[in-house]
Amino acid sequence: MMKEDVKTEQDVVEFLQDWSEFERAVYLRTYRIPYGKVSTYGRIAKAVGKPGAARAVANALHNNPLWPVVPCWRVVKADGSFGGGSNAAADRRKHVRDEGVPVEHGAVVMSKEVIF
DNA sequence: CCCGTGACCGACT
DNA sequence: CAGTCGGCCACGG
Repeated sequence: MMKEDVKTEQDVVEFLQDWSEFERAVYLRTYRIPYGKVSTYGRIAKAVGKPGAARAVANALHNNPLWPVVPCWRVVKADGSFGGGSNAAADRRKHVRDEGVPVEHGAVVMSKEVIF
Protein backbone atom coordinates (compact mmCIF):
# COMPACT_ATOMS: atom_id res chain seq x y z
CA MET A 1 0.00 0.00 0.00
CA MET A 2 1.56 3.26 -1.14
CA LYS A 3 0.80 6.71 0.18
CA GLU A 4 -0.62 7.79 -3.16
CA ASP A 5 -3.31 5.11 -2.90
CA VAL A 6 -4.57 6.13 0.52
CA LYS A 7 -8.01 7.60 -0.04
CA THR A 8 -10.26 6.34 2.76
CA GLU A 9 -10.10 5.83 6.53
CA GLN A 10 -9.71 2.12 5.84
CA ASP A 11 -6.64 2.90 3.73
CA VAL A 12 -5.22 5.09 6.47
CA VAL A 13 -5.56 2.30 9.00
CA GLU A 14 -4.00 -0.19 6.63
CA PHE A 15 -1.11 2.10 5.76
CA LEU A 16 -0.40 2.63 9.46
CA GLN A 17 -0.70 -0.98 10.55
CA ASP A 18 2.88 -0.95 11.84
CA TRP A 19 2.42 2.27 13.81
CA SER A 20 1.33 2.34 17.44
CA GLU A 21 -2.35 2.40 18.33
CA PHE A 22 -1.91 5.91 19.67
CA GLU A 23 -0.42 7.29 16.48
CA ARG A 24 -3.10 5.65 14.35
CA ALA A 25 -5.79 7.27 16.48
CA VAL A 26 -4.13 10.67 16.19
CA TYR A 27 -3.74 10.50 12.41
CA LEU A 28 -7.26 9.18 11.97
CA ARG A 29 -8.74 11.97 14.06
CA THR A 30 -6.72 14.56 12.15
CA TYR A 31 -7.85 12.97 8.88
CA ARG A 32 -11.45 13.76 9.88
CA ILE A 33 -10.93 17.49 10.39
CA PRO A 34 -13.13 19.15 7.72
CA TYR A 35 -11.81 21.59 5.11
CA GLY A 36 -11.89 25.13 6.45
CA LYS A 37 -11.73 24.08 10.09
CA VAL A 38 -8.94 23.47 12.60
CA SER A 39 -8.38 21.58 15.85
CA THR A 40 -5.77 21.74 18.59
CA TYR A 41 -3.21 19.30 19.94
CA GLY A 42 -5.05 19.20 23.26
CA ARG A 43 -8.45 18.53 21.69
CA ILE A 44 -7.02 15.74 19.56
CA ALA A 45 -5.48 14.23 22.69
CA LYS A 46 -8.85 14.20 24.47
CA ALA A 47 -10.58 12.88 21.38
CA VAL A 48 -8.30 9.84 21.30
CA GLY A 49 -8.94 9.19 24.99
CA LYS A 50 -5.71 10.58 26.39
CA PRO A 51 -6.29 14.06 27.76
CA GLY A 52 -2.96 15.61 28.63
CA ALA A 53 -1.11 13.89 25.83
CA ALA A 54 -0.97 17.05 23.74
CA ARG A 55 2.81 16.89 23.46
CA ALA A 56 2.69 13.31 22.30
CA VAL A 57 0.12 14.33 19.68
CA ALA A 58 2.47 17.04 18.47
CA ASN A 59 5.28 14.53 18.20
CA ALA A 60 3.13 12.21 16.12
CA LEU A 61 1.94 14.94 13.75
CA HIS A 62 5.51 16.15 13.35
CA ASN A 63 6.33 12.78 11.81
CA ASN A 64 3.20 12.70 9.66
CA PRO A 65 3.97 10.02 7.03
CA LEU A 66 0.74 10.77 5.15
CA TRP A 67 1.08 14.39 4.06
CA PRO A 68 -1.09 15.73 2.46
CA VAL A 69 -3.61 12.92 2.96
CA VAL A 70 -3.63 13.65 6.68
CA PRO A 71 -4.08 17.46 6.94
CA CYS A 72 -1.73 18.03 9.88
CA TRP A 73 -1.65 21.76 9.07
CA ARG A 74 -5.21 22.05 10.46
CA VAL A 75 -3.89 21.30 13.94
CA VAL A 76 -2.74 24.35 15.90
CA LYS A 77 -1.87 25.23 19.49
CA ALA A 78 -4.59 25.99 22.04
CA ASP A 79 -4.18 29.74 21.48
CA GLY A 80 -4.38 29.45 17.70
CA SER A 81 -0.68 29.97 17.01
CA PHE A 82 1.38 27.54 14.96
CA GLY A 83 3.99 25.36 16.56
CA GLY A 84 7.20 24.15 14.99
CA GLY A 85 10.03 26.04 13.32
CA SER A 86 9.31 29.30 11.49
CA ASN A 87 9.47 27.41 8.21
CA ALA A 88 6.91 24.71 8.90
CA ALA A 89 4.75 27.18 10.82
CA ALA A 90 4.57 29.67 7.97
CA ASP A 91 3.79 26.91 5.51
CA ARG A 92 0.91 25.58 7.59
CA ARG A 93 -0.38 29.08 8.21
CA LYS A 94 -0.62 29.67 4.48
CA HIS A 95 -2.54 26.42 4.06
CA VAL A 96 -5.24 27.18 6.64
CA ARG A 97 -5.55 30.71 5.31
CA ASP A 98 -6.05 29.36 1.80
CA GLU A 99 -8.88 27.23 3.20
CA GLY A 100 -10.66 30.33 4.43
CA VAL A 101 -9.77 30.09 8.10
CA PRO A 102 -9.48 33.54 9.72
CA VAL A 103 -5.87 34.32 10.67
CA GLU A 104 -4.71 37.43 12.52
CA HIS A 105 -1.25 38.34 13.77
CA GLY A 106 0.08 35.01 12.59
CA ALA A 107 -2.46 32.95 14.53
CA VAL A 108 -5.87 31.42 13.88
CA VAL A 109 -8.76 33.42 15.35
CA MET A 110 -10.15 30.72 17.64
CA SER A 111 -13.95 30.70 17.47
CA LYS A 112 -16.33 27.76 17.86
CA GLU A 113 -17.22 28.24 14.21
CA VAL A 114 -13.79 27.17 12.98
CA ILE A 115 -12.78 24.70 15.69
CA PHE A 116 -13.55 21.08 15.01
C1' DC B 1 13.59 0.31 32.93
C1' DC B 2 15.47 4.96 33.29
C1' DC B 3 16.33 9.25 30.63
C1' DG B 4 16.05 12.95 27.34
C1' DT B 5 13.19 15.04 23.91
C1' DG B 6 9.39 17.69 22.01
C1' DA B 7 4.88 21.23 16.11
C1' DC B 8 1.87 21.32 24.23
C1' DC B 9 -1.30 23.23 28.18
C1' DG B 10 -3.04 25.79 31.99
C1' DA B 11 -2.28 28.22 35.99
C1' DC B 12 0.16 31.74 38.05
C1' DT B 13 3.28 35.90 38.60
C1' DC C 1 0.22 40.97 28.71
C1' DA C 2 4.80 38.43 28.48
C1' DG C 3 7.31 34.99 30.91
C1' DT C 4 7.98 31.03 33.91
C1' DC C 5 6.88 26.55 35.90
C1' DG C 6 5.27 21.95 36.61
C1' DG C 7 2.86 18.49 34.71
C1' DC C 8 1.79 15.71 30.78
C1' DC C 9 2.80 11.49 27.67
C1' DA C 10 4.49 8.53 23.72
C1' DC C 11 9.02 7.23 21.68
C1' DG C 12 13.58 5.95 20.95
C1' DG C 13 18.19 5.11 22.69
